[in-house]
Amino acid sequence: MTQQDSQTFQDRARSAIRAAGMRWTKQRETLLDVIEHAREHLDADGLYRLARERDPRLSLATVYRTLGVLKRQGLVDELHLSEEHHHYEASSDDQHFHFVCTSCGAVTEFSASTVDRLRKELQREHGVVVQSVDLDLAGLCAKCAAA
Amino acid sequence: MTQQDSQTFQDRARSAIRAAGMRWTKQRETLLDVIEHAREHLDADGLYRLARERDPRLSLATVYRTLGVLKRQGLVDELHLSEEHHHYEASSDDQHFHFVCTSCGAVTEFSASTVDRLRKELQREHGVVVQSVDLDLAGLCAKCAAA
DNA sequence: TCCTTGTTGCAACGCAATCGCAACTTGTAG
DNA sequence: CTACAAGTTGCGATTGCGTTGCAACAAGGA
Repeated sequence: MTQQDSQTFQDRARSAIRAAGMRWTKQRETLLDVIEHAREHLDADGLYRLARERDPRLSLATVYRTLGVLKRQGLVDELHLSEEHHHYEASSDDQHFHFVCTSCGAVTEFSASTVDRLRKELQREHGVVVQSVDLDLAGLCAKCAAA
Repeated sequence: MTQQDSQTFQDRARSAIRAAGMRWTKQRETLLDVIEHAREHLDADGLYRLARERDPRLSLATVYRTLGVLKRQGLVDELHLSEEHHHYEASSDDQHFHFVCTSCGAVTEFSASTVDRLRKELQREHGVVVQSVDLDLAGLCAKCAAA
């Protein structure tokens, strides 16, 4: 399952990158793999450190440049979980948004039917064309709220 | 009307600041006034430049320090209209969110009944306590979409 | 294998925001 | 009205995320 998704994600990325006349490099492969298998939403530095475990010469500049490419290709989404810096995740088909617990820091994902409703509402009632929605929540997660 | 609101806003700010054991200074008064009467959402530098027209010695550090205080007191809201830096507005009672046109840069405000619904939904169905909602939209405004 | 051209690593840089500290104000107590 | 303790300011230096110029390098088509 993971193996299968992995194949698919790497393929998707490779195709998109090659289709844009860019090259499929060792570094990009490494970074893609780290992003995909990360079990939390990494920031650039976390990604950098994990990638360096496999390729110690890989530079932080390359991390940022690669993230830029992947963002533009729609392969990763940039999250605003903290004020200080960005986090990233492999983009998926189902829209969702993030909830950060102010007490324990846990990140919960919620599906975004509400956001879709909002988008259509604005489009219909105000004539605007919504291109991107950025919804970030913070508060107490269920566990911390109960304690 | 503007005069009356002005009085109220300044009063509110002064009280809040004094209540926290802080001092009501010339600089804070200037900045509050600029924020209140700004007709667009200023960034720190814009605020700095406008404030300097009245008090040329006022420093950028003071702008940031004051914004920090006002944020903590809930007197101004920090907006994420651009990736590069923050914008600020005097906080108001009615919740609303911002829509930035990617073509002309115009900022439109929409009221946020949807957001309130979402908040309650999450609270009820997932047991989380929502403390802050940050909803930012981008796309084509009605004018640009029609063109 | 060669060659063109995109990519990388490195170090320097850009820029929003923050901080340390001495000089200065505020506001209250006397 | 005055003195004084404590909060605030301006300034310059600094932090930290992210970007960029450039020479060396590597991908991949011919």
